[in-house]
Amino acid sequence: MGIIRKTKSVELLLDIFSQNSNALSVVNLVKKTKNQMNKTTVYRILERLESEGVVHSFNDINGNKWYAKCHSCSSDNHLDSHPHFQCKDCGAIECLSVEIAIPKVPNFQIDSAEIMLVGTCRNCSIV
Amino acid sequence: MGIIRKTKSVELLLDIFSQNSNALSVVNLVKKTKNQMNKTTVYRILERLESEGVVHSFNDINGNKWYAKCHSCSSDNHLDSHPHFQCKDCGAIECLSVEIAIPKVPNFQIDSAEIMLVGTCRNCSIV
DNA sequence: TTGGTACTGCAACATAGTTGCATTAGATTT
DNA sequence: AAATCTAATGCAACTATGTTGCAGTACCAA
Repeated sequence: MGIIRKTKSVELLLDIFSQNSNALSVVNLVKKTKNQMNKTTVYRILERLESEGVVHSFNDINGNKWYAKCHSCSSDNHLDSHPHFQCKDCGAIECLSVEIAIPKVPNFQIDSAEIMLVGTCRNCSIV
Repeated sequence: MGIIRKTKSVELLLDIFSQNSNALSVVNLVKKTKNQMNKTTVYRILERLESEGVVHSFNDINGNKWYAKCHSCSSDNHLDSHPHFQCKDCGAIECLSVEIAIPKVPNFQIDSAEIMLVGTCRNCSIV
C-alpha cells in the first residue's frame, strides 16, 4: 500500500490539510473541492492518506467523519490517542495535544479510546 | 415535555430496555420492532425517553446512534459521563460504571465528554 | 514514448435519520 | 360511557452520508 501517485487531487487535499491546523469534516472537504474533484475521490484519497499514517479519522458527536493531520502516527501504528475537542456552538474540532491515559477496566481488554470533549471554543466564548 | 401517554409502542420499547443491560443501537431497535411499529415512531419515542432522562444516547465508532438506560440521569441533567465500551469483533456496546474525570485542558471550557473504549469483549476473547 | 495500472468520474446504490400531514388512540371531561 | 382534545402514530417522500462497479484517464517507470 502507499500513496503511489501524487495526483493533483492528492496534492490539493494535502494542501488543504497543511493550511488548517484544525480537523476537517469530510462533508466540508467534499464541499471545498467540489469544483476540482468528485466526492468519491475525496473519500478514497482520505482512506489512502489514513492508511499511510498522514491523517487520522474519527467521528464527531453527530456521527460525521472527520480527518486531521497526524503528528506521531505511522502507517502501521496510529499512536495519536489524543482527545478531540468539538465546539457545540460553531462545530469546529481541534486535536488536543494532551496524552490521555486509557483507563484500565477490570475484565476488559481495551485497545484504543476515542475521546471527544465538548464545550465552547475560544472564539465562540468571546461573544 | 413528558411521556404523557403510555402507548403500546412506548411500553414495548421500555420492555426491551429492561431486558437488556447492554446498550442498543437504533438500527437494532428498528429491526426488533418492525412488526409492531414504524421506524419513525422508534426514533420519536427514543427522543422522548431521552428528554425524560430514561435513556441516554451516544454514537458508536461507525457513527451510528445507540441508546442505553440511564442510572443517574434526570430530565434536566444527564449525569452519566461514564465511558462506553465497544467490542470491535461483535460490535456490542456496554456502559462501564467507571466515573471518568473529564480532563482539564488550559484555555478550553469543557462541558462534557464522550468516551468510547474499543477492544474485545469477554465473549469474543474466549474464542 | 509507450505501456501497465493506480487513480478518477460517473451513476447508481445503500443506509441512517428526518419531515409533513392525515389518521388513530390515550387520557380527560362531561 | 360518550364526547373531546391532542399526543402519538403510520406512511411516504425526502435528505444526507457514505459505498460500489466499471469504463476511461493520467501517473510513472522502463
